[in-house]
Amino acid sequence: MAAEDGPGQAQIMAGEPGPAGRRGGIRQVARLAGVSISTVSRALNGYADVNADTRARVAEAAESLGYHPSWAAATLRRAETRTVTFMVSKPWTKFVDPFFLGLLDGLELALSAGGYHLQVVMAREYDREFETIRRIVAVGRCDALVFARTRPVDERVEFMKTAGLPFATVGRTFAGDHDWIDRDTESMGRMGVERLVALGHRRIALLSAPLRYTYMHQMRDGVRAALAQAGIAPDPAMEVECYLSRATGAEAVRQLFVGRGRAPTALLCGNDMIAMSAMEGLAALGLVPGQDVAVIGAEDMPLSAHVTPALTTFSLDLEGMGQRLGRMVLARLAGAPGPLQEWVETQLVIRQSDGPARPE
Amino acid sequence: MAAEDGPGQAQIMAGEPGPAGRRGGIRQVARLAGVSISTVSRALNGYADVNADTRARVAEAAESLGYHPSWAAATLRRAETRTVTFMVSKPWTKFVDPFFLGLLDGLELALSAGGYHLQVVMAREYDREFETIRRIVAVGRCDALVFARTRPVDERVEFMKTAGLPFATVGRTFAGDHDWIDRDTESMGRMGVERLVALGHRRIALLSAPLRYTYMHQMRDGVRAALAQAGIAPDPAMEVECYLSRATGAEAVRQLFVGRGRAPTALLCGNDMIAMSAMEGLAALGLVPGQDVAVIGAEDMPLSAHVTPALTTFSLDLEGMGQRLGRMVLARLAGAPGPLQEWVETQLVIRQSDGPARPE
DNA sequence: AAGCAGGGCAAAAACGATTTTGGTTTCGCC
DNA sequence: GGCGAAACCAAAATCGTTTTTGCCCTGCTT
Repeated sequence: MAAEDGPGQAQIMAGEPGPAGRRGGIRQVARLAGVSISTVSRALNGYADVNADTRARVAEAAESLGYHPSWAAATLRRAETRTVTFMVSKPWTKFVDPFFLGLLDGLELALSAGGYHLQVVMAREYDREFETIRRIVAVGRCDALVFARTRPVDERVEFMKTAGLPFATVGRTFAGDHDWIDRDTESMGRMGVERLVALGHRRIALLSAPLRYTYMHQMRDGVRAALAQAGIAPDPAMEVECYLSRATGAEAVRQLFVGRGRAPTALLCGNDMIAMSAMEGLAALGLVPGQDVAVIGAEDMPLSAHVTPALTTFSLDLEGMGQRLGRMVLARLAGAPGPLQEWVETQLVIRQSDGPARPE
Repeated sequence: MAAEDGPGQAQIMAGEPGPAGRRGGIRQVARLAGVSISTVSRALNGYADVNADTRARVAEAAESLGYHPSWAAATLRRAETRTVTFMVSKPWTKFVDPFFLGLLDGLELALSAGGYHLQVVMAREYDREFETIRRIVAVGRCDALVFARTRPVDERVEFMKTAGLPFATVGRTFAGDHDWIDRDTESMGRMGVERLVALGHRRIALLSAPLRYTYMHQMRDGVRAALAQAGIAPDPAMEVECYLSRATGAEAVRQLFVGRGRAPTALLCGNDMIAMSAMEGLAALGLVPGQDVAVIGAEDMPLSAHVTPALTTFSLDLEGMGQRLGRMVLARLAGAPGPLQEWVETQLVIRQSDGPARPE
């Protein structure tokens, strides 16, 4: 049962105890268990044609040697990595977008339940992001790719469609004919406006996030639809696009309130960063957010509940969204037919930053 | 010069155009360039003993085929992954700690300059974090490991010391005899107190972050030293440990201000989250931060400049720190002798949340 | 008693690169 | 003109798995 101790073997044994972890490899396990390496492999991978006794002996040997199969070797042979890559884009690394943290948490949970690893890679620039994709695809370090911040027409998506590597995105494109999961941003826009209208507001401005992202188009569509439904005439001046500068919302506020006839009484913002900045901007003009001007955010950052006034915004079960995303990817890898697509609902969290319109 | 077209070859050619990316492999490149695969490898890896002409032909062939060497195969053969793993711990995924985003940015920059990839893995629980390390080490997916949030006595560090895989940490342990980079937290504590003393404060409370992390010990040491130097008697009641709950700082404020004789006039906080929460807590008690009570934070979150009053805090060149960390890891991988250790300086950013002490 | 099915395992062939080994030119030099 | 060295490249070994192939043996059937 035990391995014989020929001198040749002793030599090999003396070979690599190694630093640790990498000690031995499958061969050592085989020797210790007194079986061939192929049996070790089949035993450890749960194949049926191996005796229960043998399997136990192999498992024990592997355990006692601290054996884990070499990831490179296994990957090379079976031509799959059991790994999914999430690519983080530049704006997320620069600004504190908490968005993806909870998402990754859920994603990791779902993937590891399916026997897959999650790996994150960072792309520093948008251009390099594209090059990063190319490399990921070419070099074969993962079985599927996930990324977010989709644009209406997204070259990354177009490339991936032709690349042959399974992928999914957080957020959709206009075409939308691939695997994605997305917030129902349109209904966020709609619900926001409906809430403000119910509070008596008629002059509602949209402080939108950059329109290069798809979701902002959806949200704007929702806003416009709800405004129309409330019988409020569209006013292009009431839509301001905010970029990712520090004073993003504050600048928009200046633009809307200083030196114009009819300033808005309510602000609907594309994200919480804009909303908080806008509240600062209002305060600087001597206006009290929540009393003089209603403000509604989006995305519910952890700090949003702790500013003054606490921000009314839209919240989302990010971890749940991540899990659904993970299961979607697993389904794709298991060969699901057709594009997989899911919406997740958001809900309005009412706090103190929105209030009724002042009588004029 | 061109490859011949025997029928056997045609068969092979017909083999795998593949989905994309994985089309061909080194063999195709060799055939197209009219050389052997070993020459392709040596040409592409920049070895000297290959003719410039040949090298160009190979490069062109590789380019035109979109060839990238299989990561698994290359790794298997040369027994190094050219990859560094950063492990993100649970608290960072749960709360929005912007800390590591800039850090990762810098780290990636430095590593990629050295030909290494950065990969991030998430550990969901502290326990699983340890198990994650084990697996990373055993399975050999990277050449070095980096993690943060070190504790005074850190079992992860102890394990890595015996594991034989190069590693570095952000933050040190008490022992500190491994590779690390760390903020000079002690001087932060010292500078904070000195600043407050200079503003006339004598009753200075420390709202510390969890003491399970090393850095908080360092900061506390600095605080105590500076207090002693200013001739202020130590008062255990003036040190409150705050945990990562939402109201982290606000609770401490209640504890310090409600129903006690001599409340502090200044708060030095272990991080900005605590500081902002403390300011909320003060406001709830009718106290104006920056006027009635001075507040100083630490870590300079992006939002800290935009709360009211803007938070005085300590800032740090995170990206630079990441780059230094990356270079440190590269040095280790290049076989540097002895432990590598670096301090990074922080600087006090004075904004509006700290003010002079009220005359009593 | 021979044949057959099939469980259990060993041997060997991949996987796709890198590295070692060795062989063939070319060239310079005496 | 012969010899040695250098330059250049091909062939083959190798990394550590997984998977295919096929052998041996047991036990059951006819």
